[in-house]
Amino acid sequence: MNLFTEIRGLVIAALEQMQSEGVLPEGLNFANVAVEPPRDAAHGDMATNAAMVLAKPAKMKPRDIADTLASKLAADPRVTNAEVAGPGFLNLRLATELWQGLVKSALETRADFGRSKMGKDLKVNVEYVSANPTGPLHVGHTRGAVFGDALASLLDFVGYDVTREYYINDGGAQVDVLARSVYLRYLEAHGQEVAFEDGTYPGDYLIPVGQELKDKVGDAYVGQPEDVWLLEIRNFATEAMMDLIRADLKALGVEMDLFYSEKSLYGTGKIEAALKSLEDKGLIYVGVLEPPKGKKPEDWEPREQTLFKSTDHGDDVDRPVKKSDGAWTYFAPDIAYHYDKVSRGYDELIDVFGADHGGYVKRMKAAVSALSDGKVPLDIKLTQLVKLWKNGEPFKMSKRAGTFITLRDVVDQVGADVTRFHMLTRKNDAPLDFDFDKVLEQSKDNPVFYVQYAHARVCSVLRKAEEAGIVADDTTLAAADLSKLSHDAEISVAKKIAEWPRLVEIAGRTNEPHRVAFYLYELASELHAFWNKGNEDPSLRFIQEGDVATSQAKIALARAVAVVISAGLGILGVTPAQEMR
RNA sequence: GCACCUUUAGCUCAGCUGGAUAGAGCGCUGCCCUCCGAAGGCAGAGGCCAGAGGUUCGAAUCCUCUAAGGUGCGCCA
Repeated sequence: MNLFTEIRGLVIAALEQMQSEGVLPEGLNFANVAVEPPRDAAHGDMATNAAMVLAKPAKMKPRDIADTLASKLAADPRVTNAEVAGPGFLNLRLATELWQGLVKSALETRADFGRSKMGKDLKVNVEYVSANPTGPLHVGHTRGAVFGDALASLLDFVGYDVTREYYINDGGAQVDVLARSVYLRYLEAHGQEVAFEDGTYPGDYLIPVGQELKDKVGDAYVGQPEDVWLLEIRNFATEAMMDLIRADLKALGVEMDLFYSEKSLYGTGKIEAALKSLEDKGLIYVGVLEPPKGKKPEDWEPREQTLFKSTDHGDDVDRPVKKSDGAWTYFAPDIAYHYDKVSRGYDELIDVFGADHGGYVKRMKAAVSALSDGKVPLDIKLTQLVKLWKNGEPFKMSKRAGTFITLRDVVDQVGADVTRFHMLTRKNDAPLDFDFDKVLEQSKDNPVFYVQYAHARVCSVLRKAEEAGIVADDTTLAAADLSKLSHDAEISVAKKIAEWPRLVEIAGRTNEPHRVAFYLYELASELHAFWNKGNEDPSLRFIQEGDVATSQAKIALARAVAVVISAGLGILGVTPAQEMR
């Protein structure tokens, strides 16, 4: 139940009536007519820009349109007041019953309150994390994982058919390096002294993998040349790393629908097919690229390469798909992978990358544009760096110093809920500070705590209601006499709840889950403020001794807040707290 | 050199497909709470939305240019 779309429907109906009466000309486009909350509550409950938007195409003065519109809207029982203000805004005040009805609606639909059909069941693929299977996930991946996961949930909530997908880069040279590194650990498990030279991964996390390999194959590979074991160890090691990564993700509460292997693109004709598709469109040619200006690479030599004419689809330069030795570049399987996603019938693609891959955005968009003939939009969201803080000081990560912070470290130290919420307290493309001490702080300064505390307070009210013998299950509350909710402070809370269905649609439309986190903070703030009023004015407390009906009405309001907080946290992948400890 | 991101209060940041007097937290100032539903509450000060042009009824928001910071830039994925 979105009150804003409901009232907008009312406005549009009034405008159409004005057309049929000849007040407004036919053929107007109402798409830009908006009904929004006013910035200043003193202006009313909702405002519409209809008169200003239509003034020009209708060749009328804004105020003339607004005056007529106002009188029509005021005739509706839902509108108690409609007045023209400023340059032509029409401010509306709505009947108290609407806000009361909204509380009822929230209690009836609960987890589905605010759920939208905006996405029209369109198929959208969200690809995120996609870290190389060469080691455990680190903090940088954590942000991408949380962001992508919350985005996927958000899109699901607003009516999309969502697939969560992870692309495994298991086809390139880095997994050969992984295999060699595991081989060294394998030899080590056999008691040999080994040296990790440049180009191998010295991390401890490969020790058990080497041991497992020994348990599996015994000494079969000891002393054997690389061509004997490389392929098999590569598979073994990649599987082990993916098990590790899957476990890391699970600890964070992230579960993918599909892990898509890069390797599966090789030798199956999929890369060739994708490139053929581009070639058929005349977008593949052999040529020589200009050197990048200003960078002056010492070893620059003009080379003839097979190129994708990505400049036809908005890129700055054409991109090589084959190296000069004829092998595929990393870009080629990526094209094939996205070609596959397009062929799987997605209406929309979303890639979540770290900001260091920003230079990759245009070529990827160009590829998808070309492969889908511009029919499938690809949105690429970049997540900026996470700056770690500890004891009030910036914390530098260093592999050598052993201060490398993994996703698992973070989750173990502060928990998945805190990690997830905090990672969403910034816009995805802004850098984020993560302070190990502050995120655990139990104070108003900490949004994680603040929101959880609001939910816990409502739970506390419900517990106390039970103690007082007041029936307070959702069905009873929804049937309570909500006309008792008439105090300004109460209506103010209900109005904030009313923004929820609208907010999730905006967040979904912009692919910005952080908006949910910010909204929850505001909603929590409303609840806390109301709670504080109860300290000075006992009539505003949720439980009114000796008055069950009034108590139930007030508890219904509190419970409605909890319903929304719970739904919002659900989108963020955070468990709502029943009590604070 | 080029591309992308960022620039909003002293600090950290929100700001809705362009809307009214630009918001929050911290910090600061003042008042209140020690009869507990206070891991506090209320109020106030604080802004050339980096700068300059443009688009229009209207710009923090869209376009162009400039400045500062960040990320990246052909046989690494």
